[in-house]
Amino acid sequence: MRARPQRKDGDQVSMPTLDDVAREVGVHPSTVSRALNPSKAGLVNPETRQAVEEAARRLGYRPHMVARGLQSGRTATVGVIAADLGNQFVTPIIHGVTASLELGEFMPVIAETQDEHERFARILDHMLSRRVDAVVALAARAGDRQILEDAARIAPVVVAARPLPGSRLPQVVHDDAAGARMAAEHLHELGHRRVAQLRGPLDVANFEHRASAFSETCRELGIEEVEVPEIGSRPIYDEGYRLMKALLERDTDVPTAVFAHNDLMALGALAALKERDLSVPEDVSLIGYNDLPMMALVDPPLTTVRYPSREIGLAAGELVVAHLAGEESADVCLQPSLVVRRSTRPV
Amino acid sequence: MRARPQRKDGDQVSMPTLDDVAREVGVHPSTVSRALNPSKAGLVNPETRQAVEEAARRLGYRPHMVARGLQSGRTATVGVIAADLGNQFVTPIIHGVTASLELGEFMPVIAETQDEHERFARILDHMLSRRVDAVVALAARAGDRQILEDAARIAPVVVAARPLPGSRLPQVVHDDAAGARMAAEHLHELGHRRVAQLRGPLDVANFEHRASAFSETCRELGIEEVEVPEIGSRPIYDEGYRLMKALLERDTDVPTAVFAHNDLMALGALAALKERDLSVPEDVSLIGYNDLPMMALVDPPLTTVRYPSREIGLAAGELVVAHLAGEESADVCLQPSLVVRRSTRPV
DNA sequence: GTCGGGTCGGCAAGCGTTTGCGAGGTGACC
DNA sequence: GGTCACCTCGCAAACGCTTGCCGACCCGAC
Repeated sequence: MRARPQRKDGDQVSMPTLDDVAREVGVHPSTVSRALNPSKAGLVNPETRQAVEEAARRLGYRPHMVARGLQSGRTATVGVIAADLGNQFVTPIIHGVTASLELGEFMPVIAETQDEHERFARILDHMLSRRVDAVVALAARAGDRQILEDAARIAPVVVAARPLPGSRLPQVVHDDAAGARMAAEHLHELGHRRVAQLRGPLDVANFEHRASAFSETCRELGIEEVEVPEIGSRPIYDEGYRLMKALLERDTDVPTAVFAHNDLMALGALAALKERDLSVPEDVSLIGYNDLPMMALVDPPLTTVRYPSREIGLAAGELVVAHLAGEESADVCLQPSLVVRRSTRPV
Repeated sequence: MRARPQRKDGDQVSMPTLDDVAREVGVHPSTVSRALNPSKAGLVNPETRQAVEEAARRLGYRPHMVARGLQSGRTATVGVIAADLGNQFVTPIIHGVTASLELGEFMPVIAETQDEHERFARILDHMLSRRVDAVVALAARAGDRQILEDAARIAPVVVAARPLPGSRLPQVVHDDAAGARMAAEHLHELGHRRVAQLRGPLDVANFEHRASAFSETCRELGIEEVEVPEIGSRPIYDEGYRLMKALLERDTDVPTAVFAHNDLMALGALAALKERDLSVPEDVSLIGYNDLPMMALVDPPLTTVRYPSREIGLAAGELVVAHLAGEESADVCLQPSLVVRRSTRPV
């Protein structure tokens, strides 16, 4: 008989097991297991069951999920792979995922790729090692497709937020092309005929879609798109600033409107414009993407395409839960909407 | 011999185990275990070791962390309990925790309490069931103390972000009193002599500390503090709006400056002021707390006390890692700093 | 040739559960 | 009174890994 460790104050105490409860009640551990398992509880005499429950409570018994996981092959955890938790764009998605995972009694296990393929692979490996019941990939880039599909043979993988073109993995995404089109049409309606776009990294499908849909719509509507030679290496403030600055330095003939591939880049661009004493929207109209939490409150309030972050997260979580419950489930594609504020106006 | 499942496309395949690798190489599983474990690899012949490594690679072997966890009692996971992932204040903390946990090869397991004690207790239970190696509590309220201390007898608990007064658990916090004092002194220097504060829920220690330190400093400096009868039930935008509105309706004699217990409340207050055609900072100065990501860009740029969120998260993660590595570690208390922008000005 | 010591690797127990199988007991029914 | 069904519960295997212990074998020293 193992001696229970002394309870010196602050000292760790080991938790009671099924055996402990069994000994307490005077039954076999398997009986305790059954008594405590709602779906098996019918197999045990109500009286013993009650005795077991009481003893369990008295001893402070908690099921050992690790042992259960080993036995059952399920850990009730879901891996969530994000690019960068510091990015305001992903946290509402995580929030959504967490919320709907909770309904299935799952807990998210989170890691960040820093947008590096190496790290992505390592994290995926790690998660499979941990035997997560599924993984939600929020950080997929084109180059990650293979490892994701390999992983999907081991555990269900759902791709969310960033689409993975050419893959048959279940996806929860939104219509980037539609959003970019909205942006272009909005600028067209305001009379802009000479515009530019500040592009994010094109191996992230969202930006690729936005870029081509925006260009195409411009062509259709007869808008001149001034070419920005560089592409943002990451969709962040600094890159927006850099690209805008480059554009301003190169070209004395500034476009009347700029479409930034996301809000952070738009904010960076805004700073670059201000530095040049160009004001938004008087001198140039500026439109972003995502509608991050504070965009209504910045100066000027940013016109932007609303990306339904939380909904994407919720849907991704739901899809996982449904799938794990054995239900059929289909891809999800949500629609963006245009939020017109004060950073755009007629020429 | 168990038949390996067919590989129909899209079908799940079970992962190879130590036994599989052992069979492949023709050695005993324990040898494989040793060969693959860096700290035990010296115990096995370099040749067999190489053979094992190669076979493991070929088969795509991944250690089964659940089994290992059952055996070793460590899961390499750390529970992180937040109040609300939708809150801009917590995500940088989580970001920090995640980053420093990574250095110890831990992964965070995250859940949200929604600031409800019931949920807090349930989540804590759940995490102990999962045998997380430690828990980081970001969501502690006064009423959660007992369950946290109980939990701490089972697994190391570190309290971060929200202090837990009267508890001897390791804490990573910041000096709320100092921050509130800075705010009061700043307003005093600007000549304000009649101010108000918009308080957050006082069973969250941060707000309690801010409230009393602010009042005390006002008294010391001879500033009149106009009483706001109500207290925010949650530290959010809506509550800031509500409190400010109540203040404006009750009192025709508006204070010249307002200290909001956090930025979100400040923003709510700002909206209420605008509604009354009162402008900031011309009519009333406004000061917030936390310095959320976008506060430099809102209109007007918000003067606020900078809360070192990411650093708090980093420190909390480091403390956990150190503790789990058996090192001694002390409480951490970081200092706030005042960020003067344009929402405050001389009377 | 024997023996001591060192190296390598097999054996098996054990971590805490779940679960199929079957033993034992009880009651009903013929 | 015997058979059978049913209820309750114990037994033991299994999940995949780690590790203490011990046996086998080899080498050099005496």
